[in-house]
Amino acid sequence: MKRLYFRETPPAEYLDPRRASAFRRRLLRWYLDNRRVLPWRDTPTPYRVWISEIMLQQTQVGTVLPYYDRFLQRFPDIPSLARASESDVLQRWAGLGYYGRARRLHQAARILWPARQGKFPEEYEAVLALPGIGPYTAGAICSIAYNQPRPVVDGNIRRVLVRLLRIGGKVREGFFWDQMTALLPPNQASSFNQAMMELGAMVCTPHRPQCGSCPVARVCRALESGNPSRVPVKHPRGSRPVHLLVLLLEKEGRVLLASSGKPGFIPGAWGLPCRVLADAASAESEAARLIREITGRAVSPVPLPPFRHAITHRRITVHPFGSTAEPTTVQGGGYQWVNRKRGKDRVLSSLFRKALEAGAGAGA
DNA sequence: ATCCGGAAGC
DNA sequence: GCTTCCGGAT
Repeated sequence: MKRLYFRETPPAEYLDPRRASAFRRRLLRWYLDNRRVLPWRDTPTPYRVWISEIMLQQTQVGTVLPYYDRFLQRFPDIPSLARASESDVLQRWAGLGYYGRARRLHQAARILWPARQGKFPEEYEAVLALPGIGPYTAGAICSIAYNQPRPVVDGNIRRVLVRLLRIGGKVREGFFWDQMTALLPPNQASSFNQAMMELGAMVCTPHRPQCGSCPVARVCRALESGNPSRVPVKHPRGSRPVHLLVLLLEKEGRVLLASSGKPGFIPGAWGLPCRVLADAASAESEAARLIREITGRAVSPVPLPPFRHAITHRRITVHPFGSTAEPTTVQGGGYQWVNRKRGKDRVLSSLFRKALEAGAGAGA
């Protein structure tokens, strides 16, 4: 099998088999003893699980509870949901938010009835194909309602795994799915998946995790070494947008690189001359000022199309500027004229590479 | 005021 | 791969 060549050594991140089975046993024991009583857990029919999972997308259990009961009273099964008008469905959804969920739920019901006599599909691919159902929800329905051995990964589970395995840096999304596949007990997928999510919601919470009462504390790598509430590393998220002025100064087909003066959030030894702006409006005047600082001459900046760039949860709007005339000299050290090809190799930050390309396209 | 989060559409 | 969709918790 070609899969053999995928990894030369077993990846260290996986729990060894003994730890993994201890983890499953303790987690399942805890879940069966401590799980919350929830309406969709009483009689987990596919329809009831489906509605609950759609409502629970981006929404906490406590918020969903009152809506769930009212919704199921009014739409107890797929035919009743399919026969209802969209506005009727939206009325019952009002207040829950993300109204696209309700529309897609309704669309899906209309696909299933009368075509499939209102019977919810059992096959994963068929479930996944329904509107509003992505990989997470399809896995959740198939595992919870049918006990099919399908992994699920949601925000709670990502956090539990990151702490359990003490994942420091970034990992690709597939990593979590691989881990869940490896941990999943084939005959208890329903309980196991719900237990992982329950642990994330009740014990392994984003803030102040209750490690003292965690059933799997003894196998948790984050607890073993340091403070689990520091894992995962928090990144400032909605941090205020940053505007960055970037200069593309050219001379005889070469571009001016700068070795210093970059804002702290841009990696790499070399970049383009740049400056953080207070706001987008000041871009042009700051560009003129910076050109004069570097070249000692008053040369008019030529605005190039701004673009967005995201690094480490910072939203940067880059305002590149060329210039009307080729500068003759540069003042001070830390600058170097480099031809474009070499410049691209030299510049480590993808932000500056993007700016270089933008400049080339615009003929700056 | 900031963090949190699945799916779809681009 | 980035945005948008929303309300609740803190």
